[in-house]
Amino acid sequence: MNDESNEQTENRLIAERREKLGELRSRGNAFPNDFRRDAVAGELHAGYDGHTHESLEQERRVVHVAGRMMAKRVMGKVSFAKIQDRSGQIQLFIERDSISPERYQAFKGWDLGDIVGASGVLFKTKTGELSVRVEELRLLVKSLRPMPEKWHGMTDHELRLRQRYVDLIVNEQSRSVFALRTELIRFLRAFLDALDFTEVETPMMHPIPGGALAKPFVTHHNALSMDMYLRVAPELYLKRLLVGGIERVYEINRSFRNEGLSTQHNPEFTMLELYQAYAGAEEVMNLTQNLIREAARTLLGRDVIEYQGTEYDLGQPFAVMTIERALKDHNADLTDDNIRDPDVLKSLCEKQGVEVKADFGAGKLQIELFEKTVERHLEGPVFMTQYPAEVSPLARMNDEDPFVTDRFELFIGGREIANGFAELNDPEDQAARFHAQAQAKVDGDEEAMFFDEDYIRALEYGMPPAAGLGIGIDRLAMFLTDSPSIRDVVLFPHLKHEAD
RNA sequence: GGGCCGUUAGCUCAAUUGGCAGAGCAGUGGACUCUUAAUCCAUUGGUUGUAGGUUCGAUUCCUACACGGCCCA
Repeated sequence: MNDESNEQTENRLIAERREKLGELRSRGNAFPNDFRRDAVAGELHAGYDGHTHESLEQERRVVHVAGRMMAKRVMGKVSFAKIQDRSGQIQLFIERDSISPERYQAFKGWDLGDIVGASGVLFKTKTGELSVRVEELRLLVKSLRPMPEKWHGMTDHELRLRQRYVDLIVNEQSRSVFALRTELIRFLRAFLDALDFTEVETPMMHPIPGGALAKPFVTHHNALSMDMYLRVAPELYLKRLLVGGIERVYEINRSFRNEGLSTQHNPEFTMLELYQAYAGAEEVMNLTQNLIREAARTLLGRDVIEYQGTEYDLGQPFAVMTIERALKDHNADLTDDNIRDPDVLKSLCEKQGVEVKADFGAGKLQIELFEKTVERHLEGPVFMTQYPAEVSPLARMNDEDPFVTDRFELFIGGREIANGFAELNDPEDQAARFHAQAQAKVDGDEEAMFFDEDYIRALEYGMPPAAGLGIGIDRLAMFLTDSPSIRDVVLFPHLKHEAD
């Protein structure tokens, strides 16, 4: 939108504020950056809320505070205002005759949302609220746009996502969700660093996408004259690092999948992936359980988490169940004798309305049926184990039963939170699996993997036996903040274009 | 992809059977020296998501589209 049309469509509230800004400009720099504060609201409350009126009068603590004006109550010759900074809010007490009638008159014209700086002595009002008795008061930034309604705030979900900056100004709940998300990531680092894991960064632009069954975004590198793919997972690079001798490695990674949006899916999402040499699926399941339990204890201080009205006890050992056991529990027609029979599985899938392709084997059919009939019932926390090799092209086959791999997924509240497995480190087996994937891609499966020759070469040097894990950080953050949608835990989620 | 619901002032929401589009907050002007959603008086503010249709008349009924939400696939 250009300036002209902006002016024409601008509503009167903005026009009035713009006029005030014009006046400020005419009297000097309207956007000063020479005010320095020496305290924030939270510190002051923590340090002085317990003090008496008398002890504060004695101490005469002078503070410089700054923030956005969120409340303004003007009386004849005295006013109250509340300013909000990163740590909370503090009240300003403004007497006309303490700051001069001219300043006071100017202050009366300031608006909610303006950013102000103030200095003065800390004291307590008659009602006992810690406040700053203002001696110096400055307007630091004129806000041109009106704040949302002061009591209801901004509740429109779409507006909150599109204008996250306003959501964060007015919704404490929203600020606390993102604060917890940040703490979660800090926790993950501390947890893994303490176990001697090494954090790394691997490419986000891949010449060959790999590491997950997912459709990638494509981009183009001009100088190299080649297409590149935004990573769908960092797995194959992290496992190259196992080959390189980084025996415990992790990456907190943004990955990208060119698929639909939902309450569980954002096209870009954040994941923790880790790999541990000389460990199997059992060890990594234990690590997963400890990590999630400790995350809840550290961030929320409890084992029992309520998510969307249901309680989940993370303090108990997580349940473990095989895919086939769950399939039999939820599909009366399935028995030990027919659970790997493609024809039986196919007819059950079709009965459930699942689209089945001719090249689907028993393993793929099992997983389709699992997603359709079992997944949403998995309240959990529960580890589902023994995923079919057919749908796990990077996982090690089970020693007793090569139909399945030593793979697990963790479900809580019907949602997949984590996925891990003993890693396939046999280069010839891996090459064969890549061939099968490449064939599936030729046959039209857009999510199938490419054949990655360099990865095979790396395996040929010898990758230590290992197990790995991926945890969806967005989904874990949803769970820990009781948020129903991934969009609630992503600062700027992707949305369709705003309607004109 | 299918079904249902929603979109009205900057924000939060009303509007009876199709009959003058309203309130609170915010804003503007005024009063007020301890407020807490301050209070009191006065007052401005609308392309009812977009484009069509039906009608003397549409926020209201119909169609399409856009965006969002929920459910199903």
